[in-house]
Amino acid sequence: MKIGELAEKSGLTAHTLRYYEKSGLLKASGRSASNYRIYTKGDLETARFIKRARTIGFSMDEVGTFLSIRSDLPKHVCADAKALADTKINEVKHQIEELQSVLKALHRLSDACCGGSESAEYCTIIEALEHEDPVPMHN
Amino acid sequence: MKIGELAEKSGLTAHTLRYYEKSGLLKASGRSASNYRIYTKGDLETARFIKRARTIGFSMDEVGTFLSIRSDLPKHVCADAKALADTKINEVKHQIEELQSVLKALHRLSDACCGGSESAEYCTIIEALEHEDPVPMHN
DNA sequence: CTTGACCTTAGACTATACTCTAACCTCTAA
DNA sequence: TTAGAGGTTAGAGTATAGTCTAAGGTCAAG
Repeated sequence: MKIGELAEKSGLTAHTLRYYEKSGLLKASGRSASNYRIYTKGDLETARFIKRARTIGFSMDEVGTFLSIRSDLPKHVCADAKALADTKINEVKHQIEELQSVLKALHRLSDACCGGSESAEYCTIIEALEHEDPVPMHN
Repeated sequence: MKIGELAEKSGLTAHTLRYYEKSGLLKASGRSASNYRIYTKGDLETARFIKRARTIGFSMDEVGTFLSIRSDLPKHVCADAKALADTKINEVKHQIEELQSVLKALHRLSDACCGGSESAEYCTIIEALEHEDPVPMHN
């Protein structure tokens, strides 16, 4: 099939598929006489694999690692794949914690403010940003 | 004071301060005869204000809005500031929810995998990415 | 034979927030 | 006077993941 069909069947765009090729994630199995990319059913499965992994939150780099495991399963062990997932789990947990501390700081900001149509001259939000030490984001 | 001193006192770098000037967040109050940026105590307070707001999670754009409220408080009302905070709260809540759904998907992936030194030929993680529909991210 | 859909490439653009470089100027202390 | 610290600018680079454009080639149908 050509790129348009693969795009439709995978839910990616032709642009993105070309971009993935340039990035080394998914190369077309061949080229037609007129230099069109030709994809196989296996390529479609790979495209869907990539899409699922991206949707779950893996970066393109991480997807690349999955693909290299997938391309030669006997050479790899379960621990290889699980390590990727677990590393990601810790990253995501950390991100959630950061956002929760941001949320707490925002709530402290917002809850103290009347939010009314009073002049902002004594607005507690501005005041807080002026003087308070915010909860750090642990970057 | 010159940019180096402001950098030290605000915790931002001189690079960042120049970048903020270019972005319209914080302009030096004046220039010396030799064209050095000269900052006042008020500028230092503004720099700290910006840093606090950034740390809490506001984008540079949002910080800009806070600064414009701050620069003429009598013209604004508390609702203006609170709206910014509350919009941000909703955004952050949404991001947290997305990450939690990502985390769930990752856990489903990881928990099913033995993680051992068995060949990855029947690895459930690869299997899942091959066939399972992941939890969507609601982008 | 032409129209329109689809394909090709290299390369620019988007967004966010810096971060750094090159080449040059200024100020202070020994 | 000269070294070194610190200042100036425009502009490029970093990271992520696309997204789009221009200018052109290919193919099937009418």
